Amino acid sequence: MPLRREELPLETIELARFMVGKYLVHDVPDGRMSGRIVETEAYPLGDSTSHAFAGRRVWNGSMFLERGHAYVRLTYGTAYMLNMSSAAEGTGAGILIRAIEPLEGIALMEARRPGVPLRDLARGPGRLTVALGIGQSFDGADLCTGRGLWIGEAPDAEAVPVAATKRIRLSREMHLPLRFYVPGSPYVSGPRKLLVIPPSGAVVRGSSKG
DNA sequence: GCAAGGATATTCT
DNA sequence: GAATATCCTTGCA
Repeated sequence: MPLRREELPLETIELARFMVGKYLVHDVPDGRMSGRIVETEAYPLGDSTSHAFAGRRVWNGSMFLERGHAYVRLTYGTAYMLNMSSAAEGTGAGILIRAIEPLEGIALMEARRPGVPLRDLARGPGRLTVALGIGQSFDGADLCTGRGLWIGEAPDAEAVPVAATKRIRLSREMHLPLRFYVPGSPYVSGPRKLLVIPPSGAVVRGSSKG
């Protein structure tokens, strides 16, 4: 069953938590690929690390669509990332879908990522988009239609435990627990256990001059 | 399993 | 020129 837009929480952080445990489905001519969302991150309004922070631009316009639309962008030159807009039309906010547990169409995903073990097929935002065949053309797509790429209700979604930690790979706003995931799931990228956020961020990547 | 570093394209927070 | 919501390989345990 596709999730209706009215079912999506209006608040970005709530929505990021809500989406953990739900299904992500991609129907293609060759069949159906689906998986359970096991890891998300919230990028609420006013977050200085959000792609929407600098205001509405051509490249981030999809983040300003009504909640439930896809925002796809290439980062680091190699990795597409799938986000979903999370607020009202005109408001720039979204959630990043970081990992899924593959359920249906695993052979189709393996065909796109040959030789990769099941556990790593969609463990990470860039890997997820490769496995599901999601590219720039999906930017702006409505995820509430039940056709093509869409999000679906999961019968046991409420039974899935959800934990929160700081987000991954950010150098600012690290203190905010805006990453949500299923604790213990092997399909989660990064830390899978309940973590205590350190008082001061010790992760500093030095820039070496050459 | 974890840490460290290079690759690679786009943008300018 | 510097930064970026990453991935892969290598080395070690």
